[in-house]
Order: sequence, then structure tokens, then C-alpha cells
Amino acid sequence: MILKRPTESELEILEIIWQTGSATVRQVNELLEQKGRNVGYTTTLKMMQIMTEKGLLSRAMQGRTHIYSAMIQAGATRNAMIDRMITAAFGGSATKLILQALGNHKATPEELREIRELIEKLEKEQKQA
Amino acid sequence: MILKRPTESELEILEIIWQTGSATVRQVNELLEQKGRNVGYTTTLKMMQIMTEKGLLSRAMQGRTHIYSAMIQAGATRNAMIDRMITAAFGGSATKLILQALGNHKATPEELREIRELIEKLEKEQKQA
DNA sequence: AAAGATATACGAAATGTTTCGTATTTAAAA
DNA sequence: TTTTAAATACGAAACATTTCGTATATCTTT
Repeated sequence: MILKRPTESELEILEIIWQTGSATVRQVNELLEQKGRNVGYTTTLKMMQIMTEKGLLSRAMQGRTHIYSAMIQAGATRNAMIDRMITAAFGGSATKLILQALGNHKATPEELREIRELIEKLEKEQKQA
Repeated sequence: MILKRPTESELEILEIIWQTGSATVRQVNELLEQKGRNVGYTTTLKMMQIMTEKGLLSRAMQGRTHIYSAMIQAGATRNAMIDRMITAAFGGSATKLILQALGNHKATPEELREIRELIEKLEKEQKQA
């Protein structure tokens, strides 16, 4: 089966399951509510059933309850999203994306240092190669 | 009227109009085809009509042809996309997005230098403040 | 045991997006 | 002038996404 990329709503659910490791429908629904996303229980249930059909989630019975886990990884999914965005809106240039993100979000000194260190590491690797 | 964010297809059209400045339906349709996006002429027409209703495009008559222009700016739209993505998939941290993008796309030495210089500039600004 | 709470299953309405066929008008070409 | 080409308008089909109501089963409480 071909893995379609998750929709916006599916991503909200995935985010929760990535954070918790695994969760029941009720848990996901309550966490969504805490996030201000008010949606009926059966809606969340249906979403998660569909996501299971699509291969985004898997589930295991425990008593009469399903425990859901993510079948796609957070990192890989985020990378795919970044790729798509770079292709769709940044002319294929990751640098453009990064410059735009850097320019428009106040980063703390620690964050800037963290990014700079990664760049310096990458530059060092390039020199060696 | 509330501005909804553009859909995927709408973004493709916007990208073209941002690049060309303005364009007719036929021009957009041909550029889409060049990009391998094969879609009927009337489909492109309808999309651009809808986008005009939504306030994403505007148009001016020239002879019997409409010349379309973008009503939303590339930079602002890209920022909004980045924001949404950071919120939806990176726990609200721009740094996480940047680190992930940096880690997964081979940047050329020039690109790395460009990013590093922006960071150094931002760090200098922070010291002054 | 009866009543209530809590699960899943599933159909289908509501909404949003994409695609295109057909009608009509106008310009260009034969 | 007749035909062909090229433009817009518009309805509606085809899909995809989101939402929820209702049915049914199973636990839990009274």
C-alpha cells in the first residue's frame, strides 16, 4: 500500500502519539481538547480508524480497548514535510527556507549557538571531504 | 473577507505568478505543464477564478483576456507556512525546524557560509541589545 | 439484575478541493 | 463570409477530508 502523507488533522493525532509513545482514543481525544481542539469522541475514533487503514497507525487490543501506536516516524515525516515545502514554496532551496525561518523568529542566544555549532560542524566535514 | 491559506494547487499557481509578476490563464497553464503538472486549461481557469473570489489573485482585462496578479505576497505566505509547520510539527520551535532542515539537505559551502553569516549578525545584534 | 458508562463499528452528512464538460462570446484565419 | 481558434463563465461530477449519529457490545456501579 502506498503511504499517503498525513492530512492536517491526522498530523495532530500523530504528534500526540509520537509524544506519548502510544495512546487510546480517549487519551488522544482528551489531549486534543486540552490543546483547544474540540472535537467529538467518535470523530477522533473514526480518524484513528481511518489512519489505521492507511497504515499511519497500528493498534493492539488490551481488554476491550485499542492501544494505538504510530507506524511512521516523527523524524521521517517531518523531513518529508520540509522537503515538500522546500519544493513547493522555496524553489528547491533548503537555504532559502532556513534563512526565512531564521529571519522571522526570534531565536534565543542558546538556539543561535546551537545552530551555529551545527553549521561549523558541517563546514568542518566539508573541508575534510 | 477572511483570507484562507492557499491549498496545494493554489500554491502552485501562486508560485508561477510570483515569478512572472503577472500572467494569463494560458501562460500559467503552460508553465504548469512544463513542470509536468498536466491539467486541463479550464481547470486552471476555474482555479484562478476561485482564487480571485477568495482574494488570492486579482485580475485586469486586456482585450478579451484577463491578466492575473497575486494579492498576497510571497514572503508573507512563506512565513505563514513556516509558522504553521513549526506549530504543527516542531513543537513551536523554529530551531528544531532549522536543525532538521540543515541536517537533511546537503548545503553547499556557500550556503553554509550564508547561513552562518546571518547567525553571526543576529548574535551581534543580541549582544548590543 | 438493571442502569449507566464506555468501548468499537460503521454509514453518511457536511464541507472542501480538484477536475472538466458544455455554452457562449469574440477574434483570427481561410 | 464561413470556419476555426481562443477566451471566459458556470454547473456539476469526482474525490478527499472531517464530523458525528446511531447501533451494538461490554464493563461497572447500584
